[in-house]
This record gives sequence, C-alpha cells and structure tokens, in this order.
Amino acid sequence: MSQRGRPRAFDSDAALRRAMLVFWEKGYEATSMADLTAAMQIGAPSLYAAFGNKAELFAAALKTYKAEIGMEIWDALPKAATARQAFADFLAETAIAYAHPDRPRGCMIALGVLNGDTEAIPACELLRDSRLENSSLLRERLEQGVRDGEIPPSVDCQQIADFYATVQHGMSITARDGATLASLQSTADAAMAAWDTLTSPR
Amino acid sequence: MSQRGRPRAFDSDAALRRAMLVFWEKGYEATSMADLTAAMQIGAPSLYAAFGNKAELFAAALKTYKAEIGMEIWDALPKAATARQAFADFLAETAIAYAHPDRPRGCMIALGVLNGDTEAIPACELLRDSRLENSSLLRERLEQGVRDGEIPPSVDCQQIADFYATVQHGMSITARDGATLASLQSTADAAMAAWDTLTSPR
DNA sequence: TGATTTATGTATCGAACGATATAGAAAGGA
DNA sequence: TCCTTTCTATATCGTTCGATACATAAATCA
Repeated sequence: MSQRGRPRAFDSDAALRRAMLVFWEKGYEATSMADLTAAMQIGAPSLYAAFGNKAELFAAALKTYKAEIGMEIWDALPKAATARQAFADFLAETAIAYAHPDRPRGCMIALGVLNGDTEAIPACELLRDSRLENSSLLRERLEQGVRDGEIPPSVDCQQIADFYATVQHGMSITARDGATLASLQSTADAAMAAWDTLTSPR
Repeated sequence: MSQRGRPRAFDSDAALRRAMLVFWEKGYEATSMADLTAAMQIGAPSLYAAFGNKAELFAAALKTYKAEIGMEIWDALPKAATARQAFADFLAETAIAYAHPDRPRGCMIALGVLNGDTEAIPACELLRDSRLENSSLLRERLEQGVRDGEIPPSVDCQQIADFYATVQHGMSITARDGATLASLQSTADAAMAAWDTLTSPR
C-alpha cells in the first residue's frame, strides 16, 4: 500500500492551518469556499478530495484549533498547583490568546457559529459541544480542588464553572470589539475577585 | 399630503416585530430574505418598499429590539437607588430576559453578528457600537456612584464596566447553549460577588 | 368617471453559493 | 513503454442569495 498516483502538490497541514484562520476570523457561515480556496491556495477539487466538504473541513480546522490554540489556554488547568491558581492562569492565558496581535481576536469556539438551527448546521452543534466540554473541564478542576481540601464540598462546582466559562465566552466578544490586552487582563482579574466568595462554604 | 394610492395591506409594526424575532434568532447573515418574507407574511416588493433593503430592515429591527427588549434590562440602571443594586438588578434582568421561554435566547446585540468585516457588513458595526454604548451606560452608572460617595474615586469605572459588560456578553452565549434561568441567575450572582473587591479603594 | 398614486403578486434578474464533471498531468507498477 | 492510480486546472453544475420588472389591484383626486 505505497503511495500510488500523482503526489499532492500542497502541504495538507499548512492548508488546513490556513483554513482554520479563515474560519476563526469569519465564522463558519460567513466563510465561502472561494475564501477557503484562495487562502489555502489550492483548487476546489483538491480541497474536496483532501477534506471532504465545507463541514468536514471546518471540523478538521476546529480540531487543529483545539490542539494548537486551545492548548495554550487549557493546559493551565492541570499545571497549576491549586484550583485558584489554575483558574487565574486559565483566565490570564485567555486574555493573552484573545488579544494576540497576529491572530484573529477572540475564540474560534465561541465565535464560530452562535446562531442557526442546531441540526441544520453541524458546525453549530460541534461548537456548542466544545463549549460544554470546556465548562466540564473547569468543573472537574474545581472538583479536584474539593478532593484536595482546597474548596469546601458544599459549593456547587458546576455553578462556579458556568460563571467562569461565561466570562471566557464574553471575553471573546469583548476582544472582537477591540478591547486591549490590558482591558482583558483586568476583566480576568475582576472575575478572580469573586473567587473567595464563590468558594466559601455555603 | 394625505395617504394616496392603495393602502398597505399589512401592519408595518407587526411585520417589523416578526423580522426582529427572525434576526434575533438566526443573526443577520444567516437570515435570508425568504426567511423574512415568510415570517412577515408579505411579498418581497412590499418588504423593500416599506423597509428599503435587508440592512435597513435589520437596523429598524435592532431599534425595535432596543426599545422593547433592551429596555427591560437597561431600565434597571437608573431606577435602583445604589450603583450596587443597579448592577445586581441589571444582571438579574439580563438572566430573566436571556432565558425567556417564549423568545430567542440570549441577546440580539451580542449574537446578531460577531464575525465579518466591519466595513463590508454594516450590521456588524451597528451591533459593535451598540455593545460599546451599553458598556458606557454601565460606566456612567458607576461614575454616578462615585459622585454619590458610594464608590471611591480611585477605582477605574471603565474597567469595572468592561467586566460586567463581558459577563453579560458571555451570558448570551451560555443562554444559547441551553443554560437554565437558575444557572444564569447563579452566574449573575457570581459576578456580583466580585463587587466589593472591585469597588474597594485601589 | 377617468386619472393618478401606491401596494401587491408573480416571475425573474445577475451574482455568489457549495459542489462536480471532465480532461490532462504526474507519479508508481508491470 | 504502457497501464493504472491519484492529483490538478478549467469550466460549470443546480441552487439560493438579495433585489426588481412588470402587470394588476385598490385607494384618492379632479
């Protein structure tokens, strides 16, 4: 099963990366196949042969985004010694990532598709599931804090996770509206100002 | 200058209201003229004659949204006696409005258009300006609190306003993802848990 | 009543959409 | 060398997009 036939004339990973940037910047629906073929510098048949269709290409681009960009943010959760530090780092990394000067602002997962019939547009459900997964990651880190004795068992970890996930979602919109890195960092700090109250016994 | 010609066969306000609901639910770009004419129960020529084009119809729908839905939320700011109560009410009203069972979830201003070239899509800039206006309303209420002696002058009102505006933006996404009213209220409470720290002297 | 004005319903416009058919080009296998 | 396989480039498919031309209907004005 060696590679028969004419070899591919483009770098598949590089093309996928370019597609990711376009989807990230414009969202799923606002991105046309013409936008993609122009950015990826390949013809439409090559795109379809390599990635299936627009929806599958988006799914692949999302996977790349999670592995490459999302990792910068979510790796902070397990690294930090305490849940508190984990959340502070998580928000700080979010601010840095969302205001990165050489990339689309905000988060592809939060901004990719918000509207649309969940069933009609598969990308919509894909992103929604990703957001819910992220919220679960936050909850699990809090539950770890409970097991570590850092957080009292009486607190509702899901509620706290939902709050911080909501703040992160909002930061995507605020970043798209032009907020500075300092402003986003300030918002991250403000969210952490609620930590002590949120993690005090109920 | 009396009304000459054949009278309009539809209620313009009711049609605009239906258009608002469609834009609110699907966003600007995902809403087609076919969606609009179906929801408004009028022909395309009647739509164009009455509202100009899609962009102008969206602008009119947004105006209706602000006057009708936004008022429920933003009226809380001047009504409350203190800045703290104003922000608590503002967030509480946001939770209620975003989880209303008989309406699209979340906020039309936050979800209408997030992506897209600001210049190419006028609706994008329109919504961005609306979000920045709302942030300014929050800042002004905080500044009023400073004048009232409720908040120390050393705090950065814009930073606090940005934080709460960001939370509200995030609540739109969280609401679209299916969060319950109780969950949104919990997030609103969590945001208020930061109030004392945020408004303490710097 | 006839002329004018405005709204409606049908049918359709050119452009852009996502997706392909087709033919030719570039590789390995025999 | 010839065949098979795979990829590329051009041209285009049918559909949907936002937006209109056109003829007709329903009102006021003279």
